[in-house]
Amino acid sequence: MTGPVPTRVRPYDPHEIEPKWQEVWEREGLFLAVEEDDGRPRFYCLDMFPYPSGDLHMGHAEAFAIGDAIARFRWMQGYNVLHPIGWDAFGLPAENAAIQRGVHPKEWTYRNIERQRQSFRRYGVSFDWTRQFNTCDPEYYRWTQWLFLQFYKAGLAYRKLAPANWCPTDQTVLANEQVVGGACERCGTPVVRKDLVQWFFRITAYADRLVRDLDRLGRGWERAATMQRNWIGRSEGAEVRFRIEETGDEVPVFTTRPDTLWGVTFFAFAPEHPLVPKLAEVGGTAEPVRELLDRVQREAAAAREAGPSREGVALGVSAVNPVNGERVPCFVAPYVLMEYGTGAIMGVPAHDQRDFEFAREHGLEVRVVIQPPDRELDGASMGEAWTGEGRMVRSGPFDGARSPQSIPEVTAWLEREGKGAPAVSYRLRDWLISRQRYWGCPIPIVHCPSCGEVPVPEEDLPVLLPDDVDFSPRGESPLAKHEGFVRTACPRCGGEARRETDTMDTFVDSSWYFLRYTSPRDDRRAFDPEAVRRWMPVDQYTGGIEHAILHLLYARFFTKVLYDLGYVDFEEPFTNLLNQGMVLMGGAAMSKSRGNLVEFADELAKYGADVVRATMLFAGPPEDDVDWATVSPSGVQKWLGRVWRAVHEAAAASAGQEAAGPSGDGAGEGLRRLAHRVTREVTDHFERFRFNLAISRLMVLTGELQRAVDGGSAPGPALRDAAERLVLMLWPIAPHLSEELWREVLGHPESPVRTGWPAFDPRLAREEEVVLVAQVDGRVRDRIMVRADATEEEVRELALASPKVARFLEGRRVQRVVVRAPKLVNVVTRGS
RNA sequence: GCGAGAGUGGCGGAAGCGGCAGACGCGCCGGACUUAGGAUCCGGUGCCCGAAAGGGCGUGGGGGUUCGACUCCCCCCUCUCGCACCA
Repeated sequence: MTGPVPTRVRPYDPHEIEPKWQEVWEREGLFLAVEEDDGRPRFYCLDMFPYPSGDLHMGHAEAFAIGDAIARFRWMQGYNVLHPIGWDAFGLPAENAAIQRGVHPKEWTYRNIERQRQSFRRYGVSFDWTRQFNTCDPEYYRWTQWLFLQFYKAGLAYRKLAPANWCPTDQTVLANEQVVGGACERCGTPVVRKDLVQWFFRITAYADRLVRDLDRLGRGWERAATMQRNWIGRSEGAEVRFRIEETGDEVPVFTTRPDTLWGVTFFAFAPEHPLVPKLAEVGGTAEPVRELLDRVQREAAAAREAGPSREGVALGVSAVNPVNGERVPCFVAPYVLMEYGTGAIMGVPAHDQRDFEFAREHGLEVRVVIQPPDRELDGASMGEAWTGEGRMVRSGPFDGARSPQSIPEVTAWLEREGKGAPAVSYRLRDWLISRQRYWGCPIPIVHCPSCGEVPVPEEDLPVLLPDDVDFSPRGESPLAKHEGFVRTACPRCGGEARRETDTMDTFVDSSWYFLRYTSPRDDRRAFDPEAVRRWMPVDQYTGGIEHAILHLLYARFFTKVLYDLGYVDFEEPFTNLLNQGMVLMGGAAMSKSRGNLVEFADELAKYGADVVRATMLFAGPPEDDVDWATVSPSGVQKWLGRVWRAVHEAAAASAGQEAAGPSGDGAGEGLRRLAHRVTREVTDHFERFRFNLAISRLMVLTGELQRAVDGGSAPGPALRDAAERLVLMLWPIAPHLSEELWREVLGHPESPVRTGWPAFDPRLAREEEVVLVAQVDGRVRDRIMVRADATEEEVRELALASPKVARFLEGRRVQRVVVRAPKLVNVVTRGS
């Protein structure tokens, strides 16, 4: 082809152009969301706000490349976009880092925020900086406290003594959601159980709605919705009351299989069940039961994680089965969990594997009451429990009924007979929000010796977090030792009282921040209902899947509570969700200890913002993980360099001409058609977040533009049209380069966003010619160019006329010809 | 164990619908230009047979539906993620 082109064009240097445009954007106020209705539709584009634990890392580089591409695309499409940023700034890591370095958590946090802020600017993200806030600012957490009080008033915040997950390293309790595989989510230390008085949010009251409304969510929620559904763990069944023969106590159990009630041969309590001490006393088994309890308490979490244990101690009392009056022995068994159901179970060895194992261990009867369709089971010889379907036997009025289809009838019967009732059980526990740590939002409650628990009056908020606190962890809140903080007057009686010293889980802070962005400077309320109505719900939420059952569940819960309290008029905060994958290095998550850490700042210094962004977007679908070791930015870097040259040369070759002018035919017409087709494709890829495909099409357009310039065969208008489209569509991907080429090279005075996303002419975008594939018996034998509007008959004739096809038809009889005009003809010779 | 998702060249990944498998890029091979190239440009690149023309095979494995299967159905294997004694 052509030889080397003398490089008249100055080289592409991101470091020269990027800071320039960042300043221009700021000066022009290009990314400010407009409050007034200016006729444009609104679009709330939200990225999960960062935690300031250092500088931004490669994970942020990916997440915000995606979020910014979406925001900029919507902007160009003419939306009034709200794209805010802030910091999730309270939390344990700040405190731990501060302890290690001897810096105050506040100082450490604000320093990191400033660093991240600078990095975001250097990355050129299109944030509306005027809306920034940090959750550790008193102007923010004042309203977190206010929300707590609303929850409190509504009976949704309460304090109780409960066994809690305690992390011995971090010296604080954790929510269930923060315990991963029995260990602290943050530091990996196995948690232990500790009975403590703690603050909870009554999320279980919303369990049903939180499950139900998962079906109403928009795009991208599928994975997170499934995880939430599992986490909430809704099971339908029945509650059945057993009576303790010796004491007359009524003990309810929850079961999903009331149809197996006739197969009950024992009864078991969780070790922590409140009735256990009394029953052991009555049964004369106090000693062995206490021994078991002590051991369970000691071994706690570790033993439970060790695997299924079928140990247990007989209580020496009997429970009466309400369906048949039979008396069965009672046990205390650690495999029965206090935190699920009622803390007591009916034991049906024949039809529950755990009960089966327990019965074997303790020599209890295995009584079959559901017979499988194909054989006859005998309890004495079974190897495992039968949990499949079958026919009910030895089941009184239900003999012969089909199980599990009979469950609704059995439940109805139980209710009629007054022996039980339909019931729903959830795996979800109430959200434990107390933390015995310093760097968090103080809980606005005062404990008064005479009035008890008293909420701080709203006008006294915020309860300020004092700076001069010894925050080394000692197992109780550091605030407890700050007398100036603790001692206060009771808001009700004025007497001497003490402040609550626990702080709130940071997930409380992040459960409403998206509302605050709509009116971040409002100092009279948490958020302006008008502004919320204008912007909410969030149209597009981007963030990591690791928050599927933490932040995303809590934020949904908060929104529903605020809906019930009349503060918002929608029940779901985030319409569409995009969970981007992780950034790996050599197949593993980056970490300093693993020695595979790639610093964002280094990559930025090496390649510039546009190359890093485009590399992230080109690596694959946003949901997939990106392995930085395998996605070398060099390909993208070369491409942007080619864009630079091609646009420069196209601009020079079309100087003074309009894109709309005549394209001529031949190369000019072909280029113009390609430009329109690529516009159509890229638009579609953007709508579906397929940035990798969008970029691949833009690469093709770049190549063809350069070829047309080199060939000198396309007239100026066609060159200009292709160059302008390319540069406009580049804006969400490599915004700095796009600005430079648009304004400085193509000579437009204003940013590409003012021109907007390019439209395409469907007539030009349509393919004129397509490849007709001619098959014989499903195998490709020839490819023929045909007009895109060729008829079935024409296509058929063309295919049959092909010598290559004819060769394979020799000696065979054509049975049928399948025609899918204009792309495919399949000549079938085999019998069908 | 339960739930969800995924297996395509040496690598990242394409192929809404059943219709040209491997777009685009990396890497690699060859060439051009060069004092030089880890810059740039051009060409090639799934595997096998063949000098070529051409042919055969190919989307984790096995079956099936269909004129036609990466795509739909059944069974199996592997991997990733979430939950994990949930009654």
